[in-house]
Amino acid sequence: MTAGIPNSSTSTAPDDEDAGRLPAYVPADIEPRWRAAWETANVSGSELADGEEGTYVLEMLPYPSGTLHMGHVKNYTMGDVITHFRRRNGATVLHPMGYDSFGLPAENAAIKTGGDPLEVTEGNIKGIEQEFDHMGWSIDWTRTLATHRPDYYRWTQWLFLRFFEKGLAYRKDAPVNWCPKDQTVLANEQVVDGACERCGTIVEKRSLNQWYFRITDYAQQLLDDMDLLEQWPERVLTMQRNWIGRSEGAHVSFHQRDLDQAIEVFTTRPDTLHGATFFVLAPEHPLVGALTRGTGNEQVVSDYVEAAAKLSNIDRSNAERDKTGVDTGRTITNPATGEEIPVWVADYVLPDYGAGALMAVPAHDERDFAFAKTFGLPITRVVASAPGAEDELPYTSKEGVLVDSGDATGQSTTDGARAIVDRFEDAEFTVNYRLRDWLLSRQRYWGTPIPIIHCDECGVVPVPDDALPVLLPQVDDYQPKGQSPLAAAEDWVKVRCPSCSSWAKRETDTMDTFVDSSWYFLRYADSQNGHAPFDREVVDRWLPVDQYIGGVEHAVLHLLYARFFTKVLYDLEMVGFREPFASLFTQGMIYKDGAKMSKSKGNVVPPLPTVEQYGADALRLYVLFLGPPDQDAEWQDNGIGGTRRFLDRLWRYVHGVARLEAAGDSIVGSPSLDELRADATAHELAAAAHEATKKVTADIGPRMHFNTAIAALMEATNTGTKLLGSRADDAPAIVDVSHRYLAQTIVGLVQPFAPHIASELWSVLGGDAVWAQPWPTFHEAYVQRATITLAVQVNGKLRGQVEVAADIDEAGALEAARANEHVAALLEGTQSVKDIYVPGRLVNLVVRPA
RNA sequence: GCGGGCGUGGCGGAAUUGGUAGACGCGCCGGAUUUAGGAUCCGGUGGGCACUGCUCGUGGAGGUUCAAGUCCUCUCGCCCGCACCA
Repeated sequence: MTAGIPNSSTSTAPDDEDAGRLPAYVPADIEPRWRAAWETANVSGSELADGEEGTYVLEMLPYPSGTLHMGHVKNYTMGDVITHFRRRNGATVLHPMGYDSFGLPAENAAIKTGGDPLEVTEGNIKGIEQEFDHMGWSIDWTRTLATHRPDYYRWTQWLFLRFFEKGLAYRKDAPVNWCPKDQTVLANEQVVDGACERCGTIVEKRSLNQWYFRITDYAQQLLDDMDLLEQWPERVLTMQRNWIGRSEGAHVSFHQRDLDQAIEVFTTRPDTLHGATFFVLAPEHPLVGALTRGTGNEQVVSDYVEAAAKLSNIDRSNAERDKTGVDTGRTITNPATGEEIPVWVADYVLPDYGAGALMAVPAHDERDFAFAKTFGLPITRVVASAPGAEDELPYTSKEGVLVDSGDATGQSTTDGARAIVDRFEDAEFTVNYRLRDWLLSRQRYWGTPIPIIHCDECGVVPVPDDALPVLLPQVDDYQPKGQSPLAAAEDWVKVRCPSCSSWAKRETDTMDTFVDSSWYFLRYADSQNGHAPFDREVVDRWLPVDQYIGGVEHAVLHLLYARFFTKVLYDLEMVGFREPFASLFTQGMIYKDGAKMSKSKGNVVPPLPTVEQYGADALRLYVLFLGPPDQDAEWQDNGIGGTRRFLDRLWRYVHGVARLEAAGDSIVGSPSLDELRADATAHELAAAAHEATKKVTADIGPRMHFNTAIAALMEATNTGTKLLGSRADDAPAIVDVSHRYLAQTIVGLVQPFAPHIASELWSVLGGDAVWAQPWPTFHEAYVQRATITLAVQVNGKLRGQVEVAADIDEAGALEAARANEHVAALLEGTQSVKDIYVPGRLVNLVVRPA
């Protein structure tokens, strides 16, 4: 025995020691013992040899609110299986874990209990560490991080300053999403169905001066580099593509006489310019006031603008709603026709898409059509499916020819668009994106302080690198009140300007927590670095992440932000790769009683009590056995009993095998094929071992179908148990050797899923350190039997089975099939049409009545 | 409306390439053990029937093929994402 590996006999209760009785499987006895052994053996260490490229397996880090739930258990167990599997196939694997520990839940919990967010967070982390400990996941804890600790957020601030220097972090006045409950602004990505992603409150619009990341600069790269993401689920790529919302079209400037000013619109249909019969501004458009002045419509328009501002996002974006709007009393010149067309203000025009204004072509756009009908505005057809066709309006198809469109008349819509854009100086083709810049500032306490100083003389001044971290100050009141609680820390706010040394004020907003989690995967690779967030050389050896696993709910949040950060860091030459996650797996959720597990529904199954009752190994197996890992699954209380019974059966089988004297008392090599061919039972056992190896290897590796891998292990255990039960007292030695071989193969294969029991049973079989054993290899020769069973079909229907020699030829197989009594009877009085022979599988005799 | 995905026993799900549909587990039924219950172990378990066998059967309707859960056409239902995006 090597140091640190406990003796398995300690699990044997005294009254089990008499001969003939097996020690009982008591997970609580063996599991802590083996976890201690792994720690001593440094199983989870991840040190690279000189010149070695590492393998990086990563799961999305938890938010430390309360305890872990079954979704985490599934997520981290999947990552753990892959970690062990790759490790045993020779890779050095980085498998780290940390805490995404800034954010609203801890802060709100602290406000509720009158506590301190820091204490609440650190307390939660302590509790979760307990849970991590009990699950036996192989995690390199020497690399752990928590985003709320200064040794981490110092570098979040440092990275912010690099973005600031590049003009990628900036401040602007803009309409923003405001959550009235959490009293803070939100990013577009954090508004779901018009409501705050965190608390579900309907968000309001406010015009505020806020900090943004210029993610829109990277819109096209974020789309283009999806080519590198072959190992990502199509669903996630589609969601990101929709979110970025690229559309090709043209900018066209319309001239307004009274203001003598051009107003720009974006259109995807420049070919329909001649059909623009009116013009619409968003209520928030900056020219609304100036344009209306002196028309007599001032009051009506300003009332409308005010009403629009009060509408919730949900009401505003409801397409079913009747169109509303008001006439400004002004006109604008259609550059194609030279006609003066009326300018309206309407809330179906969104302020933050395109130019916040549009040319309305009611004949060929449903929304413009509805608006024209409501307000009696003219409708002019400029596209027809064929020359002269009187299509029903609105005719919105892009297929067709232009009519009544000046020189472009008769051209296809595509050619016409080009001709029209070419003709007018004030029109040019352009690409527009739906993606907006990422609003990163928050008016809340529990977040990374933005390292900026506001000076009356110098303006916005970055905190110098050597003054980082800007520590989060202590405050007495965390209550959100529309401005950051940090503003109350007057001593902290008041600071000398780094540039001119006069008194200045610190920025009091904090960063969105998604900033923290946009680079954590880089820090793990170089977590102890004290002079930089990470070293490029080190990071390039581990990243991109080989396998990332997490929930699909982050498709347009974390996963988009992390891609953006990586691209910026690539451009800053801080990393040598453009995509952070080479392969992404999105796991399904675990439901119970048809609903998501939640405290309010009372259907939560907490991990720790389940471990106490069934053992960590049974729970690990069960969450993966539930179904394909990318699908949602229903937790069934009885189900985990099934995986526990499997472990009990495996335990009995391995202990039974360990007592077979003829099998020896240590790990054996593969029995020779010659020996196996002499004994059918021995051959069955060795074949079962190899079949399981083939299935489990393929299921963990390329397919990630852990449920069927576990099923294969159950099957192999059932085969072994059955053959051990029917073993004759005078069985030849090769049978016992084969039992030992099957037992050690199953234990070796089950190790990534159930590492505790595997460690124990491996030592019962006389081996050391199952976690360090090479992964079993599959050999086809072992599963090939002397005889095989062929299915016999007559006219495609199964009519019998025949046992034939494995190396039989087609003629022999057909003969054997016809010789089958039942088949022969069916063939009587028929004439052969065709014989089909699929080697190793079946014979199909196609006949017709004679 | 646009995009992505899914429909197989009482339930969760299997079936890498078209080749014996229902692996594995839950549940259920029977047996052993037990004073009993529970637990455990062993066996059975898609439906129907004139039950050594036949027949129906992968949401539905067609088609291709010797052979279809798998390929093609149409269709029904469910889930998820985006959506007044010009």
